[in-house]
Amino acid sequence: MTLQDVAKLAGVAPITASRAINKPDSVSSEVLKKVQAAVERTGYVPNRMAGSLASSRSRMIAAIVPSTVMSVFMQTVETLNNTLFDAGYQLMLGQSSYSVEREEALLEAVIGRRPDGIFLAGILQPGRARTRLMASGIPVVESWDLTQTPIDMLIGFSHLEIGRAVAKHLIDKGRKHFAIVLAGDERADRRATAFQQVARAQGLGEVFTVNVGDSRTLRSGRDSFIKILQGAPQTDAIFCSSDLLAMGVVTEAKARGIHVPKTLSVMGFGDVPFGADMEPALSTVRINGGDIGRMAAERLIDRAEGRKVDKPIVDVGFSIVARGSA
Amino acid sequence: MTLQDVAKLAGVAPITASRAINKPDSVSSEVLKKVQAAVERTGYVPNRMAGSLASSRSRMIAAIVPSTVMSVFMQTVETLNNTLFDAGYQLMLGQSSYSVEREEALLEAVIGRRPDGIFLAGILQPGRARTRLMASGIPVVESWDLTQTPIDMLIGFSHLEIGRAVAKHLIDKGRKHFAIVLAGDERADRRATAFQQVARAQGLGEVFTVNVGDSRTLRSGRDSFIKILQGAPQTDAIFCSSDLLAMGVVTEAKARGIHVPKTLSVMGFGDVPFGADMEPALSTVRINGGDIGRMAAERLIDRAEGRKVDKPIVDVGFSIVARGSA
DNA sequence: TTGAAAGCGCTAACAA
DNA sequence: TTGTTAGCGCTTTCAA
Repeated sequence: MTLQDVAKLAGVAPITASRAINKPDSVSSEVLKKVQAAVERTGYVPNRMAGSLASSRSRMIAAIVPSTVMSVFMQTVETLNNTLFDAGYQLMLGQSSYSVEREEALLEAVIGRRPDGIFLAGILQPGRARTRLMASGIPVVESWDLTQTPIDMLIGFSHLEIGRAVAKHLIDKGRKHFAIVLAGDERADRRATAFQQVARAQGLGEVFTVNVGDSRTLRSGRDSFIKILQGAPQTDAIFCSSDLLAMGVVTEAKARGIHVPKTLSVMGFGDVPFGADMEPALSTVRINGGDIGRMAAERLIDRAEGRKVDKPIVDVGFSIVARGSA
Repeated sequence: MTLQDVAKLAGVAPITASRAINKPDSVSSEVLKKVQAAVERTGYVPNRMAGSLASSRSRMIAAIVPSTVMSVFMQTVETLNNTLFDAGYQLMLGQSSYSVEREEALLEAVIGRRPDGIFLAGILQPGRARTRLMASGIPVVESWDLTQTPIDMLIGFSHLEIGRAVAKHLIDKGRKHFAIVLAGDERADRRATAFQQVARAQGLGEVFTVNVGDSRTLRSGRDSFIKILQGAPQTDAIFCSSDLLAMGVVTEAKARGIHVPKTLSVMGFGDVPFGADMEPALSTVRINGGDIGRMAAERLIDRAEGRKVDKPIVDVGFSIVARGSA
């Protein structure tokens, strides 16, 4: 079933059938009716690949994220996807598994598909993929971070400021002995460093740090707390690089009869949907992932449709969510 | 930059350049070298859309899931995506938000893209979309359920048997007064019904049921437990339609000083990655989502490449994971 | 408002 | 092993 068949059946030229389907306003109501009838009768589904090739607009947007399971980025991806779909776009999803090589391979494959836009969870470091991407001319949104040198558009926030804000929050609560639990992730490192600087500036001791590497699990959170107990038993506040790690710390503390937050404050990052209803409720840093997804989609669509984007760079900020655990 | 340009630069015909790029073995090493040099020099990235149109193979697979945030299906999607990528395929992801209309719209849009295969989280009910999909001839994998009338291929398991197995497990533990907490989902209903039948067959009383509708949150689990306390205070075992709801029940029980599992057994469904490390560890029904994703990818690829699929229908089963909470 | 002609960039089918 | 020709199914451009 092709447009040809439908056109023949409706007794019009293919291009007229195309117009009836895509821009119904540009066609007489008589023709419109005939074409619609023909479409109905044949069960015709337009071949978007052919359309894309002819118009060089694919109506596809690609998104690349490190992980899709229990990942802080999924709220962003979901909102991105929904906003795109409502505007007639489809989402291609790739996952880099926190690997630079895989990200480059993914990007190479994605560029070949000629998407109308690319969403990146994070910022792309200089390298072959970045060069290629810039050369491709495809609109890009980088996200979840800030940089002076974005490829194109950027919807993010400052990890540095988060580190500072969390440190201040804990100091305000009267805490003095800090520890950090983080996964292998450059952004988490920056939050941790900013946190340490504030602590140091306040004349507090060194921050005891546990790095769990790629093991971003609740179990790692529990194990990390045991290490903290051994290496820095006086610790009274812990900043974790994810809510899951924070849940692990809280779980282990409770299992050992250490009261959260009386004896120990715990802060996470990301605000998982159920953090508010845990016992104790999880204090954390909230990022509005949905906002990021929606703003990215809007900008990518605007670009795809030839419109100028007013605010290509946005700092969406964050909020410290003070709940039971800190 | 098109294949033409590369071919001209290498001093060969376009089709020869195409072969050098796609089937390097079918070309002399001399030509191969020249073409590779030209590709390198121009930074040429093949236009897969044009290739797809010409070959009627898109090397795209579409997946449709109800939700992508905190969803039990994401392990399947992640494995599906990785397996596909390693074979040179890309994933298009659509989310139906548990809405039949949206699912139909999604499917219509997806068919227009001419993917080489479609993965469905669940089974597609009869209707326009199902008819269209069958008419399209696109290979389909339905999943996470069993049916006598699959559209095409099927990788699933029996919700009925799960309901029975959970009931037996709780009865074996000496429990007598059951309640169920479920979200609005036809599959959860079937598990619940099977559960009730076993309870009834054992001469136990009616199963007190709380339906949380679309509110699949930890909070709903907590609230549901309060309702159970009011409506059926003698309850000593609760089967929840998701781990998140089960976590809510456990949280509320603990907050009220009710001991899990001594006084109350709680079972979830799905086996979230951190269930094993919670306190108490969550008893649940484990589905190997990764297996489903991998098997689906393999079958879809086989079909796309014209190979016959040996086992188009697979029951991957499930396991009862007896941990601390039951 | 409608249509004719051309072509998007690639690959299938055939021929040399 | 390499090349010629034709065409995938649609939309752009221009003309009527």
